[in-house]
Amino acid sequence: MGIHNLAKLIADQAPAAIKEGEMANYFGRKIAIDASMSIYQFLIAVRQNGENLTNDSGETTSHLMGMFYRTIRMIENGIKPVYVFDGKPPQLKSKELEKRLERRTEAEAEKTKAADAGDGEAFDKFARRTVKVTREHNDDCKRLLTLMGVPYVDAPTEAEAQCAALVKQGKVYGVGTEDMDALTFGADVLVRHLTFSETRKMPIREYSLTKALQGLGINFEEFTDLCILLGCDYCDSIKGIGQKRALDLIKQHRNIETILKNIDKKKYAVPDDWAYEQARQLFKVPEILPADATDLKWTEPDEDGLVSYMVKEKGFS
DNA sequence: CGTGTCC
DNA sequence: TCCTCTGGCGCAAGACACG
DNA sequence: TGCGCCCGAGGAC
Repeated sequence: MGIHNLAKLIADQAPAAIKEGEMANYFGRKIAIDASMSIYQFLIAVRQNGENLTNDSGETTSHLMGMFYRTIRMIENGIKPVYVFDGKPPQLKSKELEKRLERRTEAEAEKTKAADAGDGEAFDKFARRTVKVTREHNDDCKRLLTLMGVPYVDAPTEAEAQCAALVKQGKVYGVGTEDMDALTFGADVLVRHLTFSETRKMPIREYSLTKALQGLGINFEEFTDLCILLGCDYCDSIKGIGQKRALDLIKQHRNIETILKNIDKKKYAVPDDWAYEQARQLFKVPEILPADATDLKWTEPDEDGLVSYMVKEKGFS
């Protein structure tokens, strides 16, 4: 996920792009959030004895618990969240997704083994690795959000791309995410640690794309190529080229084509059939909804409906 | 601040 | 020698209330 | 799984 070491590179090379603050600074602000990513985190973190929380019927409730409290906290602080759900992943990501499926299958086997051996600790560890966000999880959360009066958007493909689009379209102030590729998709404002600032001792960090570009001394096209060199989900990167060399090369040659013409390919092996051009296209013109296709409205919660859903259906108290 | 509980 | 990347390891990934 | 941290192996200078 994300762009390898991009946060570190910005912190080192363009520190002025990062602003630290607290939740109160976001009062009245609209923030786009990757719903599927949040749900994934909740499913991994909200556990008891190695298993997700469930209601009496055995349905998982960890994701509802997490999303409910987190959303309430944001609203209490005057933040207007809009959740963005993942659509179909782009073709270019299929290799990465295959890898993830393989790892899950492997973890599934290890989990069974640990259960048979009565090793609770190992069971817990591998159970977390088998987590997959399902259609049902998403639908549950959409229902919850509707009842809470919080809008959501179904992205055509990548949620982060759609979040960035909402920023570019002026519909929200920024993207609330840990995933730095929101910047690569062109979101001017990215907010990290938005929700866990008060519980943990981690300040909210706001990244400005404009200031990052200024600090790094490159333009947005060059930034896209830089991100590909650093390592993204869509293609391999060149072994031996990390944050420093990547930035130096971009500053010197301005794009990947020129870099390829100038580097010693014996020292830096370029991946076979390197799909950097397609990756670049995905970042540059991702599939997103046009501005008039999303209507973001925050309304009063349906309290009776919430009680009925959460308490009666899902077993909350 | 660590620990247990939520479902 | 210095710099930079790599690869190893350990850890925690939510939110809250309570003592 | 990803991240921060530390260390060693190379090239870079």
